[in-house]
Amino acid sequence: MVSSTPTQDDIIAALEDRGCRITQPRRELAAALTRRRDAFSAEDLAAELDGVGRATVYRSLRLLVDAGALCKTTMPNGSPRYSLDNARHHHHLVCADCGRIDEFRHPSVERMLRAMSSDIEGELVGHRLEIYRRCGVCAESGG
Amino acid sequence: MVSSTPTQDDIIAALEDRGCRITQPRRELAAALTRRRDAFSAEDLAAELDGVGRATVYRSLRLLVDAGALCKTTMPNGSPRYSLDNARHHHHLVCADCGRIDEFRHPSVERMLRAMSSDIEGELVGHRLEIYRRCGVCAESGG
DNA sequence: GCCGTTATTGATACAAAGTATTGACAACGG
DNA sequence: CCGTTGTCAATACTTTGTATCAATAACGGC
Repeated sequence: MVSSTPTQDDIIAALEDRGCRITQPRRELAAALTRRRDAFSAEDLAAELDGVGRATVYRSLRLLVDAGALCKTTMPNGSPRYSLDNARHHHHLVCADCGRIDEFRHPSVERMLRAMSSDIEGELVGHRLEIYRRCGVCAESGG
Repeated sequence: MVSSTPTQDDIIAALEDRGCRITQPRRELAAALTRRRDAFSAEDLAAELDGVGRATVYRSLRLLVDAGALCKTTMPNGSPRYSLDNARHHHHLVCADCGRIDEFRHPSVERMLRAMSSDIEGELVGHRLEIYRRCGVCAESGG
């Protein structure tokens, strides 16, 4: 299995691959990340990592998003959440109630992009797609 | 033609429809909006409307987005832009270079959402889709 | 046309999510 | 093990808003 939840070592490796130094704060951050099974805000993470500076947390998160180890997703209200990146090229299912984020891959997305590209002037350089729903748990428990 | 660029009166009407009072600041804001042919940031608009308080500008923008008279779009770097809403249910083509925003409607988008909905657990409650490209002008002028 | 109710305003403070700066420090490469 | 330089923590600042609140002005009724 190529794409499962990354371990601490995977995250460290992603940083090494980019020529980054492996420092104590980054090790702590990688450990904290792999402990998380859910999506989280940068401030949450910063609060959890007591010895690590706030700016360092933000810098590292950006690094890891760029390196493809983390995803940054937007909640319905616009506030950002980070989550581990388990697989190449996917989009996100965001629960509008509990904020749970699931990765999501569907051929219709790529099909759509292909269909559009022929009708769009200029060169496509990227896209952003978030699907908001009520997840199974919230659909059961909620009203 | 049902869907062309809204006039100042259209914007005022959208506010009236929601039971809002038509105040002097809102009139000025509506006038400024119809003068804009491009996407803009809230701070730009607030700076342009000298007599109108910053909070009032933000409040009114939110109102108009809710009323469907304005669209709020996210640039590749995450910063928000507002633009007039010319037509129901569309998505946005954002130029990654100049920030120009065009409305965009393609059957493949709805087709994609339909295709996905059958494969997704829970109830779909919304989505966010931005397509980033280099627009024709930037493709010509740029490197 | 005036008046009272109440939505709205502007000012200001606060909040969330980051970025820039800077002197100190510590990885890593030789 | 030593020097270079990437990284750190702290802090100030920026952007994009929202909350509070006393003062004001729309609009509806008369």
